[in-house]
Amino acid sequence: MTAERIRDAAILRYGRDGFSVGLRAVAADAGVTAGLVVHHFGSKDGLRKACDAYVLGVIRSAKLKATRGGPAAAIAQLAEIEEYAPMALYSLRSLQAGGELAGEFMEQMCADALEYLEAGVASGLIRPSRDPAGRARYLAMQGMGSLLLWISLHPGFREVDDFRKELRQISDEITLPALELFSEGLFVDRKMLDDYLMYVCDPPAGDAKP
Amino acid sequence: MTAERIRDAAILRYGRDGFSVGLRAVAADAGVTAGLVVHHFGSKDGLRKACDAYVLGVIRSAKLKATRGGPAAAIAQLAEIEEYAPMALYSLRSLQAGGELAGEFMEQMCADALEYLEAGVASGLIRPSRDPAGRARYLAMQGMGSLLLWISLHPGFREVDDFRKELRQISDEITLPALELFSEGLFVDRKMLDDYLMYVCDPPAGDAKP
DNA sequence: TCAAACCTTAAACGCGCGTTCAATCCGCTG
DNA sequence: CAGCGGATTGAACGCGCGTTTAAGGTTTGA
Repeated sequence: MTAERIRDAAILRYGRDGFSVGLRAVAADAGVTAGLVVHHFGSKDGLRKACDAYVLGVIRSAKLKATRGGPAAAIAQLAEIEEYAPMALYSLRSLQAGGELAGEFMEQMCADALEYLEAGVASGLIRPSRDPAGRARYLAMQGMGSLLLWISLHPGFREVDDFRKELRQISDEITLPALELFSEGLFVDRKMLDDYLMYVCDPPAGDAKP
Repeated sequence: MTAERIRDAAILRYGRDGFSVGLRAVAADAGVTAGLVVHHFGSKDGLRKACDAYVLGVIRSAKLKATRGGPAAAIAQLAEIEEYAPMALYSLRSLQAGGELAGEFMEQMCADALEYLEAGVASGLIRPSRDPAGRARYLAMQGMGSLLLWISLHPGFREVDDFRKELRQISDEITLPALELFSEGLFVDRKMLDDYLMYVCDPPAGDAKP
């Protein structure tokens, strides 16, 4: 009961201010003292791990689907749901700081992206790739990365509502360039791609396998 | 003389360990005491600002060109030069932490990307965009963002050499997906783009300008 | 009813941080 | 040589951190 209140307060506060906030601030948000937090979670790191585990579980069970617009849209979608918004923010902070959750979270993102892309390929909407997993990973990393960079450059939101506003602004700004790139590509011809494919099949020197 | 040695040591250490390292660690790297650092730079924040200004100046004068592969390649290119590698790392840490340099750095990146893209358009290699600045910004944010995310997920490099290895690995992994996307796009048809263009020209409700 | 098991608090501890300060060293100039 | 000013040191200060500890409440079950 109280432990869950502390955990929720920690998720909210860590999401807003990052993991460098003190235990006492989290404790005050939950209406308790710092000692009690340690009593329930062992240490600050224990609290962090508990938050990680809880958020990961919720996100896993929420089965966030990567819709069109890339993986960034998945976070946006999650943030639209009032209840989940703090966890979306927390996840971003977690990616920013690295650590246990970050890796699993990105793995999940890549897997979801792959799944969605393959569904698109199967239905004839999306072009097949020579390296589907690599492409999914590439798109997931780029999408989440740009989101991460954005919140680094705009650290000014103090409420979860501001976070939603930021996400909508991002969406507005990137939709046209993304649709252009996804629909028409960037290069006029295929020369660079063909040159590269030729290169990797028949490298000019060295380690060709027998 | 000594001040420059402190500044260089700070750039190196901040780049490796992030901005949370103590003044005493930086001072020890430079072979001086913490008091002297404050004497020369006023405060820890003064040291940070001095590093920011110096790195920004160097990067500005180095006129890093965004070659094919996107803005991430610019960092990689910078890191290949032994002398500049610590500053490339420092810039990434700066983006991670936000702040003064981060904003100007990304502005520079976007401007360079725009310049390079327009040159490509002029020479007939790159497709024109309906929103050239938006596209440049989009590509710069995605490229730098994914780099940022990568170093968050792989915080294990302790030497500048490791950083170069990481960059080469990134390059190897993303080259094929990036070339595919840039050459062939992602969608099979243009329906989504056309729908969106139709939508923004003739929105179904509300704020149409006279 | 009594005591064991808990939840919870307030105070204290030790540590490392950024910063301050007096003292010392060193090189220059008159 | 005397003296001055910047460079440099080492010790100290105050602060906030995570953590520990002893004590006080509150529930609970035999």
